[in-house]
Amino acid sequence: MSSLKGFSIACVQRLPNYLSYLKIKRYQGIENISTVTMANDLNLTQILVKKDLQQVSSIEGKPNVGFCVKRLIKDIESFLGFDNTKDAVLVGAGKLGSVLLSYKGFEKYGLNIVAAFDNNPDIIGAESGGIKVFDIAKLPNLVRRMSIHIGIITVPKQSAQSICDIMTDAGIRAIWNFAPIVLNVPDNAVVHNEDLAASLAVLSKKLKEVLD
Amino acid sequence: MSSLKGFSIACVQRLPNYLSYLKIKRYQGIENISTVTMANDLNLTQILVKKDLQQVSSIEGKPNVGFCVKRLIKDIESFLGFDNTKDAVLVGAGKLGSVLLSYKGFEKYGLNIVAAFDNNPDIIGAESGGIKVFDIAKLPNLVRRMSIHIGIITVPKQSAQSICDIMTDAGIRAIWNFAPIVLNVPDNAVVHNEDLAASLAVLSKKLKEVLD
DNA sequence: TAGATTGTTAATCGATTAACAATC
DNA sequence: TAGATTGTTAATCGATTAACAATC
Repeated sequence: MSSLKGFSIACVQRLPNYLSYLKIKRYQGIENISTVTMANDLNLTQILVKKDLQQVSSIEGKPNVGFCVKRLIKDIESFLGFDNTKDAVLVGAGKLGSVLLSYKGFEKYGLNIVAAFDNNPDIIGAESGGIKVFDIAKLPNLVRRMSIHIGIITVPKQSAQSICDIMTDAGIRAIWNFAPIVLNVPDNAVVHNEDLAASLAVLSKKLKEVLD
Repeated sequence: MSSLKGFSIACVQRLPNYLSYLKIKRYQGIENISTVTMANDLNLTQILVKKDLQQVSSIEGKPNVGFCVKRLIKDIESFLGFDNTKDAVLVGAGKLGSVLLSYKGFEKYGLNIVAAFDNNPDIIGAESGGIKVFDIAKLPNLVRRMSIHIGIITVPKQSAQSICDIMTDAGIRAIWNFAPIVLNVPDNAVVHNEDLAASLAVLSKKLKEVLD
């Protein structure tokens, strides 16, 4: 839970919400928007939105007018790095892996999955979501040759750490982990967990609260 | 981001990690465990683990010994409500929905998906992961009859809010939302978002940082 | 007894909220 | 000009870390 060079993780997590909201507004032809309006529509407090936008906006908002929608979109995209495409590989082309492979929305976030890997001979050689599945043994070579920095892990938890090791050895620096296990990586790499169990815990606790 | 009746959300999110870790230890025949060992294995600080366990443990840890593994497991499960099974329905039996329907791990977290719904005639009547898919029109009746409190939304974002309304009208109090949109619910209901875009934003930002 | 590990209280750090002056 | 909305500074709140006495 460390901070991100002066930027709060909480803020970074809200930015994609702002982004998709602002894109709708842009589509509707709205040129300027106030933090008050945004906060109302997104169920957030106005002060929080104001603070967040202040952090990422390259120009100041105008009193009595708000922020320029188009400009905000560009600023958020560049702040998050969504404007420059990053190649990624995925390991584990099973059910969950296939969903991610066929999800076309990642390019919006600058993520481009170039290849998938598996160790199951039945899957190797096939295509999933238009992306070819290779033998896991071929990962290091491809990752090095294309200098890929991002790896997505959708394998069972038993093999997650060994896949993680293969990835970091091959030069991958950021891992998006869907396996329910704590991964150890070298200091020059980062892990981000997609943790359904943690989510369910929060949901379960919230439900308990609201049922009282 | 409000707190959960005195318990921090951050702590609640860590608890499932502790839980799966402790289950492995139990399987290995380990009876007691110290917060120091746990912290090392889980890449957390010892003080944080100590504080977390203090909040949920029904009995005190023993100096020089640590906590009783079996007892901790029970305490965490009951704290999170994982020990009493809760029925749920899922709407949107497409790709992502099917993954969730065939995932057998939810029962560990006390979640039991009893039925799925969709509006696509091609899917209605079929089974996915052993769970039958019904016409969405049948949701209110079934939810009321079985007093189901949890709804999972895996539909495209365009229809997410209307599905959400149908759910809350039928008496659902907690929604696990996989659609990338902010849902509005009545005061007596809660939403928890599974937000891939937010995750990707954090990953992207972390990667930027580590590449510098 | 000595060492490890706990529980408790205080300090720090980060994120959110509040207050208010500045300005279009 | 008056009102809306911004930017800035201070206050609060929550989560994490530090320090230390208690105890098995």
